[in-house]
Amino acid sequence: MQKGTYTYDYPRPMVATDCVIFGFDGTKMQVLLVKRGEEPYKDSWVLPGGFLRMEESAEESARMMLREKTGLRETYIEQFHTFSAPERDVRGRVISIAYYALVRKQEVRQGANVSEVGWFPLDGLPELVFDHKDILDMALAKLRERIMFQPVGFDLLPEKFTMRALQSLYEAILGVEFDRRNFSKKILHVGLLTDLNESARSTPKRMAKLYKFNAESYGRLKEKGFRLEF
Amino acid sequence: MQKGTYTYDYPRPMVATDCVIFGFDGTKMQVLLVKRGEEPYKDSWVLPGGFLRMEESAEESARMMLREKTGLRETYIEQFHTFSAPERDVRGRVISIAYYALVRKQEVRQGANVSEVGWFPLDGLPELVFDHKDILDMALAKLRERIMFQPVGFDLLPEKFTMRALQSLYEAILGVEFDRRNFSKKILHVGLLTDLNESARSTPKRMAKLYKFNAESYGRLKEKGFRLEF
DNA sequence: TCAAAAGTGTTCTCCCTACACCCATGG
DNA sequence: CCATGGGTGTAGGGAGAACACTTTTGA
Repeated sequence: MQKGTYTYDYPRPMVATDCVIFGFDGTKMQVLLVKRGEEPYKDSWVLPGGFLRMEESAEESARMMLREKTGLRETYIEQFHTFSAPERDVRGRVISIAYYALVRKQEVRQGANVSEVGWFPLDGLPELVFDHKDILDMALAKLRERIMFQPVGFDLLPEKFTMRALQSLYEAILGVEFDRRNFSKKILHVGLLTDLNESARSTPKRMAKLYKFNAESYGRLKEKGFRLEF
Repeated sequence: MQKGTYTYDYPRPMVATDCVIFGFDGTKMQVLLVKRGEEPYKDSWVLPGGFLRMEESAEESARMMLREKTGLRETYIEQFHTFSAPERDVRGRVISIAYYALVRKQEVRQGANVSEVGWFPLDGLPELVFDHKDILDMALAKLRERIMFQPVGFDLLPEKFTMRALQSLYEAILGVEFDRRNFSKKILHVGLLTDLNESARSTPKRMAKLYKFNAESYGRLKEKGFRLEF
């Protein structure tokens, strides 16, 4: 593209997409951030994002960006809000369409042309510039809203996992604790999981049963909703 | 503003806001539409909307527009999605930040510079141009999602209303039917309503008790969520 | 006096809740 | 053999679901 060649009758804002990429390490929720390579705010951590190109939709833009940073295709992403305060970006009027993504951390490999990316736990975030802290906070709020009534985990956990891992995920997102026995009973009762009749050692102690999600009932519960009380 | 004076280094899309305004007439959910006054699609019905100005946020833009069409301030509005498919608008690349609003129909008065607006029931919509049918459908889906876990009605019903009116509202949004006795029991049990110890005739038959929302518990249930089973 | 809508209570069942003991494993 | 975490069952209470008769009122 050439510079200085786009002229319009009325002023137009820039439009960008930003993406809050959540991962789970077995204990805590983490977020992927990138270090800015240029001014303004060079070397500060920000959410991965970029300007929208004229021939792509916002979702395509977000997916593209996600692939660059994580090497992943086919990720679960969800648009959750568009940020449009006039002064939110020092570079001028920039509107940002924000997505959150849920990824399996262990499948992430660093993309090609990526300078510096890092995973940060929610309680150990670096300072974020622009309004990215607000964006992240809203992403988390939306994720919490979602997890209360829809199953979550399919996109964050490996294919096979223990009941404890699923419980830890719920606890990490919601910041509450469940009774082990009741959690397991509820999850098994709604038929969300398939027992694989295998075991694995996730802690250095006794082996634990492995489960996988039952795609059919996962989808059904996502439609219909179910509530995990607490 | 002057024409033809805005030049940028890179191409930029236009950004608009569109608003799905829901009202309730006691029986059915209705949507406010406006008739286009200019080409393209002159005289077709569309969702009220307009281009974003450089000095206002999307929410300010949506509220402004809402006031023009309905005369209402302080309306409940909620951003639910941003539509960005490259070909969604024949006029060029237009991105639309969409809101839905819940209003009390009886408080709506026609705004000043409004050509033609109309309320349409969901099952009697005219043909909508652009992708406005998709926008409306998603608004309804989001509203349904919300009503299942949060109280709704404060913004749609008059201050005083009968239990039947609230039930009809729920039934209209969700498209299901509830048992009168169980619905009433559940609603009263969660403490959503205050009994006004007044009666009124909403049908030509026996008078019915009037209630109003209990703001305190309405707010609490909105935070915490509650589920109306069906 | 009849038709239409409002008001109200009980029973049954199921699920959520709280809670404690035994088993497998590695150190 | 001990510490850690995994696996499982039960008893009680509360809430949802199903269900029918009486009252008020206008026509």
